[in-house]
This record gives sequence, structure tokens and C-alpha cells, in this order.
Amino acid sequence: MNIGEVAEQSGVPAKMIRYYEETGLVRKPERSPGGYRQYGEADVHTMRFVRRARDLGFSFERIRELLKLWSDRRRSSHEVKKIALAHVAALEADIIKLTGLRDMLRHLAGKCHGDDRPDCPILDNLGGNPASERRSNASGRN
Amino acid sequence: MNIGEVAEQSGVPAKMIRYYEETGLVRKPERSPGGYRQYGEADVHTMRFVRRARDLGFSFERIRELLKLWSDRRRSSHEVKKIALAHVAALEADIIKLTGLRDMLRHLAGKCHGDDRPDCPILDNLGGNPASERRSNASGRN
DNA sequence: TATAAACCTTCCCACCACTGGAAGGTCAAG
DNA sequence: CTTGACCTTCCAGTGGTGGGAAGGTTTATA
Repeated sequence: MNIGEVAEQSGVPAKMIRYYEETGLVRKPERSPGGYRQYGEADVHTMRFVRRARDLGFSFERIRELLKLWSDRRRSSHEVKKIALAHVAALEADIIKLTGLRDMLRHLAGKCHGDDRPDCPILDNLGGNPASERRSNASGRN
Repeated sequence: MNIGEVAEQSGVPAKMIRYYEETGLVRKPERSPGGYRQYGEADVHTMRFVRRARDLGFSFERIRELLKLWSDRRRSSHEVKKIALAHVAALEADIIKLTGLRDMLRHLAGKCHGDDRPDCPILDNLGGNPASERRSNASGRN
């Protein structure tokens, strides 16, 4: 099976498959005499696995671990659960941060009368009103 | 005032200040005879404004609009409120998506017994159990 | 058998919002 | 005048893609 068919069946673009190979996330496939990558059914499953894990927001490093566990017949579910729960915790942290931002912004917007008068607590706040000074580190996924 | 002092007072690294200038987010400052960028108090305020807006997760485009409104004495608060509420909606969407992922993952982890037996619904799910097929586009902040 | 087309290969560039570093110029204090 | 802190520009890399060029392979069809 050529790379295009794997791409189609797995939903992972051919470019990405090559990239995953390059970065060592997935194994290098055999090559046809003409140099084409040759895949089997198992590779389609692997790609799907990766795609689903990415959809769930797992980082490359975590996916690497999960793939290893997945291919290990004698793996323990303990490891897998640990990774999943760590990811849950990371998601939780993101959710809390975003919720805080949303609430703050909603609060400010609520106090902004929103007509054609120029006064606006949102801009006042951004502009440096010390009453609302708050340090946040921002950023940070996975 | 040199760039270093602006950086210190605003909390925006000098490299970033140059980058913001390069991308047209902030104005080009005067230069000293030796070529040093020369800033005033107003620039410090502007940088702080940008930093705070970034902390709140506003995109560059939105910050660009906010800066324009901020510097416009005759702005209407209506525009500002609109941008803020759009951002609230975007945050809301992110929160919903992340919450969904978290719940799904927590659910899977809950069904994984987490001992040394190899069975694990998490890996089964990623591996292609059709019962849990779900298309998500993933990605996408702001 | 020739040729077209669909597919594949590698390589490079661009994105975003930064971060780091190198090479060299400027400024203020000693 | 020297030192050292500060500044300048330029170049490169990040990560996970998308786009595209230049060229080789495979397959179908005329």
C-alpha cells in the first residue's frame, strides 16, 4: 500500500505521515524498488491511533509513550491510566485558566455600557488601571 | 528612554518590542543620533496595554483593533465591547471543547482498571474501537 | 510501444509568536 | 582611553503543519 492510501484510510495527510516518520514517532516503512514507501494494514491502524490521540490533544511525547504501550502486548494498564490522568489534569488547568479569563472579560464587558460614549472599563483596565493589576503567565498547553 | 528601560517598566522583553514594531503593532520610535530607539512614557503604557491584552489571550489582530480604539479619543465603547464579547465567545468555545475532551478522557480512565492487567479502554479507544469514533477538528485558539 | 496522468520522492519556504545568539556599534563611568 | 553595559541588525530555530517545485515511478490507455 502506498502512502496516499494510508493517508486516505487513516485521515492523516501524507505530508504528516512523512513528518511523523522523520521525527521518529512511527517506524520507517519498507520501500518499493522505485523508492515508494510500502505500508500494511497495521500502519493504517497506527496512523489512526496517532490522529485520534492528537484530536484528544495529547502531545507528541505522550503519544510516543502511548504508542509504545499500545504495541506492547504485555503492557500494564497502570501506565496508560497514569498518562491519561496526567493529560486530564493538564486539560483541567487549561480550563481553569480560560474560565478565569472569560469571567474577567465578561465582568469588564458587563460594566462597559456599550453605547457611543467613550468611557470603557475594558480599555481602562488594559491601559493600566492599577485596581485590576494581575500577573498571569499566560500560554502553556500540554 | 532606551528600549531596555521600556522593557523593564512594561514587562515586555526588548526583543518583543522590536518584533511588535516590525509587525506594525506599535509605532516606530524616534532614534538617537547613534541609532538607539527613543521612547517616552506613553510608549511604556502602550507596551503594558499590549502585554495585558496578551495575558488575556487576545489575538494580535484583536489587540491591533483595541490599540486603535484606545488611542482614539472619540472612540465609542460599543466597538470595544463588541471585541471583548467576541473574545468571550471564543474563550467559551475553547472551554467547551477542552471540557469535552477532559470528560471523555476521564470517563475512559475511569473504566481502565489501572493495574497490571493489559486490558485498557483508553488504548482500545485510540486504537480504533468504532464505538467511539468521533471527528473533531482539534486545534484552534482565538 | 509511447505517452499521458496520477502518484510518489526529496527539498525548500512560510506560517506564528517568540527566543537565542553572533557580530558589531554607542554610551556613560572610571 | 578603556571597560562594560547597552544597543543595533541579521540569522536561525522552535512545532506542526501547508504549499509547491523539480524530478522519478507506476499504471492505464491510445
